[in-house]
Formats: sequence, structure tokens, C-alpha cells
Amino acid sequence: MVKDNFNYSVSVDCVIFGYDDINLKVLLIKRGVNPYKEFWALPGDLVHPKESIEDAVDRVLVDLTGLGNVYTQQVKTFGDIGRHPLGRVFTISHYSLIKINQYELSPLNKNNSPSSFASEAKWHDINRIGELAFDHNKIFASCKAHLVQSVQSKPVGFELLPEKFTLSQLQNLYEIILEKKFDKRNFRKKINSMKLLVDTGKIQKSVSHRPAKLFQFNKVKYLKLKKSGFSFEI
Amino acid sequence: MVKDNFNYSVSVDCVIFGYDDINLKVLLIKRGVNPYKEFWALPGDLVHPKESIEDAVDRVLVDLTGLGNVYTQQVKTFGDIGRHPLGRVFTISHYSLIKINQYELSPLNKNNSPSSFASEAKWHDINRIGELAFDHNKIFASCKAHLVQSVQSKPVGFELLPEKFTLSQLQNLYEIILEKKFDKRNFRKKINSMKLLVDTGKIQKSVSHRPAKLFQFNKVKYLKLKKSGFSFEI
DNA sequence: ATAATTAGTGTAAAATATACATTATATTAG
DNA sequence: CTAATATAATGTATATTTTACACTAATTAT
Repeated sequence: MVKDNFNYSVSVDCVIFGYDDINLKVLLIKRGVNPYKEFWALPGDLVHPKESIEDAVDRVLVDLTGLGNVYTQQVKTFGDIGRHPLGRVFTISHYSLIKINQYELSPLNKNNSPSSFASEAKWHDINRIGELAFDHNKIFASCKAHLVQSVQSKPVGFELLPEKFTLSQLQNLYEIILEKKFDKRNFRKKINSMKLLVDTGKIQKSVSHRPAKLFQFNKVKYLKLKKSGFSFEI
Repeated sequence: MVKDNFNYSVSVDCVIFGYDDINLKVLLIKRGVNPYKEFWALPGDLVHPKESIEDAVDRVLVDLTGLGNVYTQQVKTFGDIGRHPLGRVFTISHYSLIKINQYELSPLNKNNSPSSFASEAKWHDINRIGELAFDHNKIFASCKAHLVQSVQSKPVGFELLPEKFTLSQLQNLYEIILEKKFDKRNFRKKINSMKLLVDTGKIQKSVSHRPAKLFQFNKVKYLKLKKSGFSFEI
């Protein structure tokens, strides 16, 4: 292997999902530079020489959202020959799940950071994203499909909810992601049978109807159960 | 993005699974060159400049096994800083499933081909692989875990069986991959209820016991059913 | 006080999963 | 050619899980 073989570039791209109690959203940036200036795109950046893939993803997330400790999952690597006009750039796609109310649209960083490509960042309804830069529509579709699979076999949905949430919020989240309706009593029966939620003793405030109980996901208990063969299924 | 950003190399690595009616095997090569000379390793090669990721995988498979049209699935990309001694090499891992009786140990190609790294290629029992080159143990574990998930939700197990197979072969394959036993009648009931196998009318030859019927997987029917919402589950 | 809105709850029926043992058919050995 | 050996093929009863379905409770707004 000679020096000639080191001609490629590698980036990470992030499909950052959020949930606003009504719809599933994805955080996109509007590119302020060429190529694809003015196109909406997935946030991402080149992997730096002294940085792992995971570190690059974390950097993109912190830079754009200010959030650390975000649930992230590598999905698929895209490397078609013509996908980037400036050369052979492979991109390792990921999805991240964030609690949308923790996210605050922070002023975009302009210097030498992932957001430096961006003139704007905005949540988009996942069913209303138009033509994106590069092959980002394909990447988005791939990550969305991966999320749909994951929420059914891993308790990752909770990453999209506030720490304390109601059972109706949880049900609505699943209905939105899986694009199907659940029966309220049966849904609760199933959730309840897993015994992974703890009743916080608190209730919703300032809603103009009967307030719902607030629950919390018991991650420690889940990890123990998983070790002894339990599998989360919705 | 300046020329300076094009300093990386990208390879594909393949975990090639085969099934010999008794155990699950993986095809490894013994490296004939440094680094990791004499170590067993996953077959793989750099992605060439004018080649897609998928084409690179196909090239590795054809070169090593002579087989085209092999079921292949991208799994995960590994790119830790120190994973390759000669520079920053990202590797996109895949697993492939082959019908082991179609594979014939062909003489290893020596010139400018994926097998040119190899002095030997051999099937290894998946529970008896030692220390592999690079981070290949980690890659293998990742692909094995992916396979275990996949066989339970997609009819990929058939890729490991001869075109015509017995129900006992199928059951044994699942028992080996999932490391658990199934009840014969219940297993057959489940398989039968999916109506995806066709009785070929043929039976096993030259076995010293009652010969079993030979079945075939009806892929066309599966694809139709899948479109209308059916999901394969074992 | 009443209307509006969402929360919370149980049961019966249907479907699915599980546990389990005997007969059938081929080859091989004596 | 008879018996021994080995695996193939098959059904039923029970337990478990999933499904379908409707009313009462608690809060706010008018």
C-alpha cells in the first residue's frame, strides 16, 4: 500500500430526529456555501485526522445543538463515485435522537466548525423535506427506515421524549413513527407488562382536561433485564 | 474543501459465512504479506477510485470464491485512528452468505487482486477463530451479531442452504445460528404457516434412513407478500 | 353549573405458541 | 430376509398472547 492509495475523504452525516409532541422532525441546515449553496442538507463534517468516527459525530452535534450525550446510531456508509463534486468523499451516516425541548436554536458558529457550512438551521417535518443537497435524500430515507426498525426492538423512543412523559405522549410517538394507530388500552397493557416505567407521582400541569400521570423510563432496569434475555418489543 | 482533505483510504471487509450442514463457518485468508503477515484475516480490499462500495465487495467475493450474485449486507464502518499501521484506513464491513457446496477452493490469484494478500484461504468454525489481523475480531463480532438479528426477521437463512433442502437442514441451521433448540413439530408448523416453501417432489438420496422431502424457497412469493405487509419472523 | 377534553381502566374471544409421542421409510448388519 | 438403526413425518390439548371494544374520572373553560 503506497501513498497513492490515500486519496479519499471521509465525513459523517447526522439525521437528527426530534419530536415536538405532534410530529417527528429532522434538523436540517441550509448550506451557505457551494456546492449546493441554498440547499437544505443534513448536518455533517469531515472526520478530522486525529478523531474517531464517534468523536466527529459528537462534534457535529455539540456544535449545532449544544447537546452532548445524545443517543446516536451508525447506519450506513455511502460512497458512490459521483456523490460529491469535489472528489471521492465517503460519508458515514448516523441518526441521533434528541429531546427537542432541550434544543435551543443557538447562533450558528462561523469559524471552522461543522455549522460553518450553514446559513440557517431549522426543524423540518419529516414528511415535508424537499430536495436535499448531495445524496442526502437517500441517506435520510435509510436512517428513517433504520429508526422505524429500531424503535420496535429497542427502547430508543424514550430518547425523543422529555424525561418525564405521559403514556399518551409515548403512544402518539409510536403512532407517528410507525404510521399506525394503537388501541389505548392494549398499548398501555403492553407497556405496563414490561415494567420498565416508573410512576413519578407527578402529574401534568396546566392542561385543560384531566391531567395525566408522568412516568420515567428505568434504563438501569432495562439493561439488567436485557442481560438476562429480555427483549423489548412493540 | 482543499486537496489536503483527501488523505484517507477506504476498504471493504467481508465476513463470508457458509454452512456445511453441521456448523456455521467463516472464510478467512492467511496473510502472506505485512502488516500482520501469517495472521488470519477477513478477506477485503481497498475500494478502487472508479468503483462503488458494492462493486468492491463483489470483486473481493468473485476473486476469492469465484461466486457472483452472493447475498451481501453492509454492516458497519470502522475507522479508529490506530486500526491500520500504514495510515488512516476506514473499512466498510459486510457479511455475505454463500452456499458452501458451490464454493470450490480455487487457486489463489497472485497479481493485483484482493487475494494477493493471501497465502491461504480456509473455512473456520465460527467458534474457533483465534486472534485475527487488524481489528477483524471486532468486525467479525459485529457482523455475526447482525446476522443473528437478520435471520430472525428476513428469510436470509436460505442463502446458506443448497437450493433444495430438507426441513431438518433448515431447522439445524437456525439452531446453530441462534444457539438454541427448536421443537421439530412447532418449527415445521411455523415454517409451514408462512407458505413460502414449495415441495419439489424430490427426496434425499443415499442416506441410511428414511429420506426427507426436498423443499425450495419461493423468493418471488416472499417479495410479493412483503409488499403487502407480511413480515418474516422466526 | 355545564360543556369540553383527555385520562384511565377490564373482560371476553380469537389467535398464537407451547409441550409432547408415535408411526413411517429408508439403509445396514447379521 | 429379518432385525436393528436412524431420521422423517405428523396432531392435539393447554397456556399464553393479542385483539376488540365502552364507560367513568378529573381537570379547565365558559
